[in-house]
Amino acid sequence: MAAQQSLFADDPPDWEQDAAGEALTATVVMAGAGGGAAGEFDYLVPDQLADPRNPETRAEPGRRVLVPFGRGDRRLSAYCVAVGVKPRGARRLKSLLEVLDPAPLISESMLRLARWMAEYYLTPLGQVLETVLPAGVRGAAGTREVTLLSVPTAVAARLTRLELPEKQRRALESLAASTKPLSPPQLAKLADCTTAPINALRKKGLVESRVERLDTAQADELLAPTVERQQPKQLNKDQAHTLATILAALEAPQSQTVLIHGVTGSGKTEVYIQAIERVVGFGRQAIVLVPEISLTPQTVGRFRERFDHIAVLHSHQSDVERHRQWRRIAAGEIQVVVGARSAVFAPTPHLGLIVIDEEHETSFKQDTAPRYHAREVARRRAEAARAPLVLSSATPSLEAWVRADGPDPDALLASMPRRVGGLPMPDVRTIDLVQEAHGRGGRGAISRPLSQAIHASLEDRGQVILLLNRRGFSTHVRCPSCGYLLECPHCETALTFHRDTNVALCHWCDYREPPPRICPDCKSAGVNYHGLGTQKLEAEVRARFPSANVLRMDTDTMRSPGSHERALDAFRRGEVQVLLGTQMIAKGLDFPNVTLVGVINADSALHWPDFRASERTFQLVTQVAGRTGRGERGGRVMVQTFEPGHPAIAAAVRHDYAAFAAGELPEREALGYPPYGSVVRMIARGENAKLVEALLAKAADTIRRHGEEFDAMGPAHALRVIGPAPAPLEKLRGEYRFHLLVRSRDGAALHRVMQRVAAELEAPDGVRWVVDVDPVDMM
DNA sequence: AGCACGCCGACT
DNA sequence: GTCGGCGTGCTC
Repeated sequence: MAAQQSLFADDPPDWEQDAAGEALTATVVMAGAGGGAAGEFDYLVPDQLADPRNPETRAEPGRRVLVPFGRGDRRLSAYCVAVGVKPRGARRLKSLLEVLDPAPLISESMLRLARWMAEYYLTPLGQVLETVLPAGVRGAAGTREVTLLSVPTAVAARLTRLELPEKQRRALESLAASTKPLSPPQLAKLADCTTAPINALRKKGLVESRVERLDTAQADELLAPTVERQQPKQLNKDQAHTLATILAALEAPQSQTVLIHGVTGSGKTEVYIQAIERVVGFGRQAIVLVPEISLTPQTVGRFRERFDHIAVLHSHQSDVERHRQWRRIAAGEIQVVVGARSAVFAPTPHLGLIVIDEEHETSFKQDTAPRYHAREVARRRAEAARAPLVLSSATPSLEAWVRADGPDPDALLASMPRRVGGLPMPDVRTIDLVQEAHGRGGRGAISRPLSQAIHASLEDRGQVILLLNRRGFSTHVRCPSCGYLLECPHCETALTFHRDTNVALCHWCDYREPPPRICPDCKSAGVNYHGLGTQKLEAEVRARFPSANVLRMDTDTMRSPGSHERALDAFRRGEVQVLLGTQMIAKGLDFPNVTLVGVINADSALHWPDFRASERTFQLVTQVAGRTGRGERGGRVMVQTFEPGHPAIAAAVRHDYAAFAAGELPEREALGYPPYGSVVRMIARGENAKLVEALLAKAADTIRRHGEEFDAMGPAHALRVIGPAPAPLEKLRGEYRFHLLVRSRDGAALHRVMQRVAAELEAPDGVRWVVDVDPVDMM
């Protein structure tokens, strides 16, 4: 009663009499970023939204509600995050207007997970919830609101005695005669009239209406392809041991993390599929996270062969499709969810296991707010569900590695150092590009030894994979007389020349212009094309190996849906002899006839301004090397590099992860970088470089000020601010970008400081800033 | 984000 | 004396 009063703002406030009383209160957060209103707000729950007889309109946590907000009482959609009886404070609360969802969309445990994310990633809870809940679910995609009309019994009884205009009478009689409720258009058609007379009837109260949400399609059955069921494979000793480790973790009372470190081709997937079979066997669900790029029909097919009810979630799905999958998962109809990063939020009612395949992949970190890492979110979810988390990689992130193999491990390590079927690891050798340049090696991207190896492989009817991690034809366009470099006007990065479309293209903002015939600066005729991209490599391969079928895979050629599968199918069938491309060919492919892998330039990422540059290089070379030697014909790898002695490259050549880790970890330790410390990055951008830099300078001061108390506690807790400095991508889409890095061995201290700084920092107009907790991208 | 409040200059 | 400029700050 009391609650209803405040629906009408002009009524005399009832709290004066009831000030000491209590009221049913809903705590909400505004949907999305909340337009700056990031905090939690309390509203009274009116009686009609607390009625247990009306479960569809009951306010409860996990449902969205409509609330009046601000001075103008704007109607905003918000997430209810708590309901409870609270003492009336001095402030007079407004009341909820409506409950929008007929049932909670977010469970209590998912809400706790979202709260943790909001806290840890310094993002408003409302924005986190928009990420947890797919857009298709929020908009109830694939369903439609329909108005259903019926005739009240009392009206039907005196139907013949009513005096009505002709059209209205016909419509009313048709509706009364119908066995089921009809929508206005249906009735209009039946009674051969427009909706006007029907509306008149509704107004008079002779026809009653209710609104329902119905599915627009029920195509589930049509979409599930039939596949032949496969039996579990016989495991070898390493695999059996790894499976036993996971099964032991399943029986543990608390969540356990298991790191499967298995070389490429060691049969990791079969192991965790068998673990999932156990989990499914006792009525629980499993979530398998894979990098988006490996969500190919091949990967998905392996799961379809083994499980009856799987759901696949990826970014190319329509809202309707995603919504349908989401509901099937929530209903418990699904055994295994396979998906990219955001599948970590799949609403499985009884989660029994989470697997993260290719755990080291950077795509598990979201690059927009909330900038969460699926590995960390999965860890929290697994802990809450008391379910194991299985991380799988041939090249584990050092973060995961230290947890499993460090001095104080909290994860189990399962090693699979051998390939299945007794296959040997491929022979890897480096080609020193410094020496090649001095010797008589031919010009171009492919050195003489690599060229000979390609010839040999092709002659032997083997297939070849060539990796070059730069798309386009030439990486820069320069005037030979004055040195002028063609740059993007918005990003100040070199434009890449794309020969197939004849444009100079910015890879960061997609700006494009025709390549100049004369130098824009000194007007001399002709410009030179420098640097190597996949298109130029393709041209070179075609020229040197005219008899081979060559296929290029990069984001330019793989744009259309299904092109990825078609390309890989053609390669699998042997129609293509040389597959070349960017890192998308480095990962997960398993083709037994590949007898040679060539890495065109292994050091391309080695000197990036990123403390993980070595790790990235090691991962890329190791992963692409793993694409060969997967059949009985064996395989070899040739790695072109200017730094054959670099520890990351030398370790990759020897397939020696432990050696790489042993070399890299002390450097991280010395500097307090992850996994021995935490890093937070702040990025600011705006059209005015001075203002952008000044904001970060102010941020740096604030960080230092708040950090003093931890600095005083000694080096194990001190904060170190690096920067501000221009970001590696100094100008992007017309905006100047600066960044600063803060690190500390004490992650909690760093987090506390950043929380305060984020709350305090005020940006001038035209400057935007973000905080990236645990960044994986330093550009 | 939006909207009201407030504290200064040009007008009835 | 008041109408309205948009700078500032709050929103349960």
